Amino acid sequence: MIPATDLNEKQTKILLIAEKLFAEKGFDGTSIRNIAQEAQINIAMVSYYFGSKEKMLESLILHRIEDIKMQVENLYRESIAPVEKINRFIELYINTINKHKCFYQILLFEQSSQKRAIDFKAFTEVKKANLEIFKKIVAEGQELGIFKQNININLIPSTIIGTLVHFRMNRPHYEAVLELQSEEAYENYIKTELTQHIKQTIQSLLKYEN
Amino acid sequence: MIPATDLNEKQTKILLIAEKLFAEKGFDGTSIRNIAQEAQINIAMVSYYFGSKEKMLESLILHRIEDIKMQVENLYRESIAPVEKINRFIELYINTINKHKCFYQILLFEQSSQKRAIDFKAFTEVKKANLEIFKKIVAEGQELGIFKQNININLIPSTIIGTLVHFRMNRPHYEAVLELQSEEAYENYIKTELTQHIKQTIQSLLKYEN
Amino acid sequence: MIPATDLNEKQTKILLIAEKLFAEKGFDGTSIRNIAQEAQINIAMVSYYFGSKEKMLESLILHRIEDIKMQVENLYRESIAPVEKINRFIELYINTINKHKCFYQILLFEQSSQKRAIDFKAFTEVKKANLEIFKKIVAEGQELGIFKQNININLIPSTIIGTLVHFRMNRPHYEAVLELQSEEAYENYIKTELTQHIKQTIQSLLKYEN
Amino acid sequence: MIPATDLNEKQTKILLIAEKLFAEKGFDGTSIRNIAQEAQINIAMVSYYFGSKEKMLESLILHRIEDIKMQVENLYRESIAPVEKINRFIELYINTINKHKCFYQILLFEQSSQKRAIDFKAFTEVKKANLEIFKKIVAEGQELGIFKQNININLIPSTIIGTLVHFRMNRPHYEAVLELQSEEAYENYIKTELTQHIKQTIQSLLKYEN
DNA sequence: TATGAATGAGAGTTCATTCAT
DNA sequence: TATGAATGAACTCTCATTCAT
Repeated sequence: MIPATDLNEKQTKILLIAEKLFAEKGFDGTSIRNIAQEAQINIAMVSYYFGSKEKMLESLILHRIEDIKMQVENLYRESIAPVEKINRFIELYINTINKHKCFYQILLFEQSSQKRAIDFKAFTEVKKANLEIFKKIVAEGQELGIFKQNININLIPSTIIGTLVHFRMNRPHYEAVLELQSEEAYENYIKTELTQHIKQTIQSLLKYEN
Repeated sequence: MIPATDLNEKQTKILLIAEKLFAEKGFDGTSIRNIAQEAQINIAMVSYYFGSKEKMLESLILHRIEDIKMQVENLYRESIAPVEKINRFIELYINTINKHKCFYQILLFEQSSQKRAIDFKAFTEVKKANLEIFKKIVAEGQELGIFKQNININLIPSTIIGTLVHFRMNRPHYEAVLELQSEEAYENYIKTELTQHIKQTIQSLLKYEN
Repeated sequence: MIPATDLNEKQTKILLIAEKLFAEKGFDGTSIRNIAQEAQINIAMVSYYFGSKEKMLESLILHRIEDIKMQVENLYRESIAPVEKINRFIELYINTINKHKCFYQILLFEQSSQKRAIDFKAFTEVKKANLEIFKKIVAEGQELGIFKQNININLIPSTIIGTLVHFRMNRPHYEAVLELQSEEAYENYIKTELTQHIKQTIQSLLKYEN
Repeated sequence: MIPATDLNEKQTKILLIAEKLFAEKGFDGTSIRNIAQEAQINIAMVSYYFGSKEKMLESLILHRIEDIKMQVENLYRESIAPVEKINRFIELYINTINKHKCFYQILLFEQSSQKRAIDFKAFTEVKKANLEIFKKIVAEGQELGIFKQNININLIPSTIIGTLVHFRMNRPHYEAVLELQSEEAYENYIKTELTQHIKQTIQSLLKYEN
């Protein structure tokens, strides 16, 4: 069976469609026939390319993680002030999740599902690495006397991501409350107001007021 | 067909088991056979009692919302300081989600699923009502000059809930990072450290430093 | 799943049809659709009644063995001369195989197939028991000085059964050679000439000539 | 399409592997993929070389019959006593079947299968020819007054082959009963004891006792 | 009121074969 | 001559649901 990291054009197309459908209807709610129809391929292609439906999901996960890891690795190198670095970190999180919102939607469900035994080791490592980088940034700020000491740094990423994800998962609610009448308006709100809110929240938590 | 709001003992038992299984394996990942087996009832009972599998889910949602609404309505009446009220509000959110974690897990998925056309109106109203109450509390604090003005109040609940839910959805990650070796330790961490973190975060955002 | 030994009318009908088709086309060569069509039942019935196609085969084997065991057990009790007993034994073998020729055809293949892991323990025990009975009959004859000593008793059943089975497996050949132009003529030849040949062969091997 | 009788090295290799797998798992139980994998060839090769899976089986049968015919034809020429000739005949049968046990296993099933319309004319002719030769040998012995008259000569080959084949098809049973603990011991038993048993059986049937 | 029997539809997967290269 | 890609058909099995009792 073709390894997930070395995908041809058709395979990538299938994964993209599968990603969308899995995000919309869930893994169990999406049939291979759905995917084949939308991707205009033969039903047998999925098994042919990936071995099985479940292995296709694994391929998708591996495929996406490759992409995501790269982005994360470019993070810590820059030499700017801690306050700004935190903001950059938040932006990176938001941008990455925005870019792969379908994938993160799938992940969200599959991670807590007890149905399939999918290996999330690679993803867990990414999360750990990110947390380490974040901790270093905060520690830097604390040493400079800019950031407070009595804060639970471990939980800050969950506040950043959690806020964004919750906003995304409750789109109809927020569209109504915030009177966002198009997808564009909604996505734009995330990039401006929501991002600003998260930054403000985290900075308030971290910084001494002046 | 028996209406969903008037449930006998057996129906409630079925819903409880279904809730657990749906949370664990998703709606599509759980078969009526699974439920019937675990609940030790006949397979035909689900269709007989609720009409269909999908209607059973709707019954479950209605059933839970009844329960949840009541708790929320008791909130605003108390006459305590805004700062303390915010904390009570956070506690209420966390406790409610903790109490019905399976249900909220289902909701999380079904809300963003485009597979089933389930009516979340009742739930949307609860969310709106909660937001209104929350806004009033903050406004009260702002009038008293305790809370800042330039904050996006609409997004604060998403930070509260998002942080908790994200923590729950990434249990293996946090168990590893925080060295929580039992479910009890994990749940306890939520009730103490995580709650404290959320309170601190929201208070930092709202309050002027003194 | 319903245990194989307690079968209702419909299940028995399905097994009978399956037995015929498996004998004609082999287990792998027969589809559940074939069976369902011929038995005029829904395709899902096989899985519903027996759990799976393979378990249906197991049910069939158990079902038949019950029947066959009973016949064998009635054998040794009679008090007749050894020579006659041997003949009765041969007749019993031939009659049993004739009666269940389809089943023995399936068994023949499945026993030597390395594809499915079917438990033939029950059948192996029947074979062992039969061999023991046969050995006792021959020993009786040897003690009476009627039967020879230098014979390999273990192999005599294989000659009895082997001759019959080989005759059955090469029906077109023997039909041509022996000019048997109907199934009736063929079956009749087995009951007369072939039975006689086997009796004569075994008696020649066992008895001292007088 | 390449005719079956003129096979190149690769084709012969494929047939050999197919023969083994068909014997082990049956024709329908063996997929072209199985064969291709074991023979380390492309899946398309089978169709390319033989036209189809079924035609490959026909090629295999033709291929083997060529080989088997030759051995048989060398039989009758020798000028030895009828008693010895019968023994040589039995040995020839046993050796040929031993040598091509996989093939005979396939034949056994395919001959009585009503699934595929395979032409066994060539094989039927071999069987007829063999029977004729055998009849002549017996007739010779009868003329010399060595062999009995009231015997069904037509059925003797079925006793010879049937005994051997039955012994082979019930290998686990006989391994247990005869305490043969290795394949070598089993094969050796066939060459010595079983061969001796068959010879003794047939000679007892044919010869007047002296 | 409650249930075991039964069913049509659709699930994922594997099949032998074809075809462009 | 040989092959990897691709396909339609068929496979077994499970699904939610219905129905007679």
